[in-house]
Amino acid sequence: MIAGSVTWQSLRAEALRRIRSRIWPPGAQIPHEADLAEEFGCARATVNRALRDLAEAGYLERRRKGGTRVALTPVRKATFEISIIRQDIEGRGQGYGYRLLADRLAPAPTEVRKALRLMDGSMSELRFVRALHLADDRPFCLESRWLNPAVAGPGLCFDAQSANEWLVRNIAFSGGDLGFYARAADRALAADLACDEGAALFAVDRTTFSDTTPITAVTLTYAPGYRLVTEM
Amino acid sequence: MIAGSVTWQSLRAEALRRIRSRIWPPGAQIPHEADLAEEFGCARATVNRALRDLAEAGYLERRRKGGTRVALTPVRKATFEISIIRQDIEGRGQGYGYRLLADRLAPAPTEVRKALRLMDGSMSELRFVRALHLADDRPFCLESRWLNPAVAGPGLCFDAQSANEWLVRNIAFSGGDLGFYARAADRALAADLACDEGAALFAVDRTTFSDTTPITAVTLTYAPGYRLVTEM
DNA sequence: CAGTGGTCTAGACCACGGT
DNA sequence: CCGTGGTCTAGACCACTGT
Repeated sequence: MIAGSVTWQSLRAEALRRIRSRIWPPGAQIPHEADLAEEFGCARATVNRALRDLAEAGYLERRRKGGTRVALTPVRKATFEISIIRQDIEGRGQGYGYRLLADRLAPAPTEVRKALRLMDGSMSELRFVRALHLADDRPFCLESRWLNPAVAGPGLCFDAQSANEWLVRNIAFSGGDLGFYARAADRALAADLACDEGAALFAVDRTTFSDTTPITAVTLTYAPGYRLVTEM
Repeated sequence: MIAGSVTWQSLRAEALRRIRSRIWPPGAQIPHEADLAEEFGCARATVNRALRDLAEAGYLERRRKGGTRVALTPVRKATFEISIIRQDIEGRGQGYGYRLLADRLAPAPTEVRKALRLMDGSMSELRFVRALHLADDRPFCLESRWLNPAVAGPGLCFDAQSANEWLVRNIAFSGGDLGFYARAADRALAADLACDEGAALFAVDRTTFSDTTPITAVTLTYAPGYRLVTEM
């Protein structure tokens, strides 16, 4: 039971306690919203708010008519933010630098075309941009990007502002895919990132769309020592 | 304006349209909830639901008394799920295998003690577990774990069931830290994961707590080729 | 068909935090 | 102080879905 006024947070906490202490064991149905509202002496909307929140967090599974059940395997979700690389560096208290290495139209590899869902013959060439982000004048991250030229036309110049930053600020994107992996530095990467050939590098592939319009496919490869951190 | 009945989703969509089309430009204040409720002919609670959702997604910043503003840099958030390794492998349609490599009490390195907030003298030794997860009989992921012995005592055996699985199923954890990075395979890792020495490996450090009780610190190192994927 | 969660309303009070 | 978002209520109707 809960003392004093019932807030949705306190109700959430109490429900979570019952889940953790197995008063409501995994897989079991829990009481209906109406019953809980009566038990706690609050409105059903308050119960709904608390249980909806727990469902979003992965603790509960809710279905109309089917009721609410405790998730069998409590799937923990971690979230992290996709920020502008400049902000990432400045947030570490380091000085930001930027250098454009390449910018040209070129036919994109099949993998990239597939990721951007351009497998029909349209848009034979994409804009390719390669740039280096520096932290305190040392290589931090290499940005290797394929852009839809209809989104970022030739009039747009990435000499001073990175494509990363321009896109985040100016293009509304609705979704995309992310992939994290490790890769070994080849000769070109080693030269750009000022590390040994063969060094283990952390990399991210990102594909973004605006509605169904392909925007960009980018690979960010970080200098050795980089860690992507977050909390649960 | 919105035709027909006003749902919080339709209101959210309309607000998002105004943000993307710069009717509400970045940094600008948008109308108060009460005004929007009047404009759309709905209750303030409905407006609140829509705007709260956009704020959680990073499009808006809301403050009591300060009103609601369009975020200057729309921060996109990506989420991914922390699942049981066995389920991860089986989800790929591969056969799961497991082999326990080591299980003993030992003094933990300072880094581990720091991550688990055990910097006072308590708990001089922790339980160390090292195990290999296999996919179709090939090394998939090496689990290297320090456990609070008060949580997983000596009576508990990880011969058949991995610590990873036991913990997820039996210990309620409330939070923790995550770190992703790339590392080069040293001799021991290369032997366990059947890869070349020096290969670039994807790794995750995870620290978990239950309330303020330290539970475990684990490093998962994946065999070459692994990608952690998610959507935005 | 009927039960359960999903949502909307109209109104109220409160907490926070600029002025 | 006082405006703004945060939340709660009591009631209503609706949408989905299992039986």
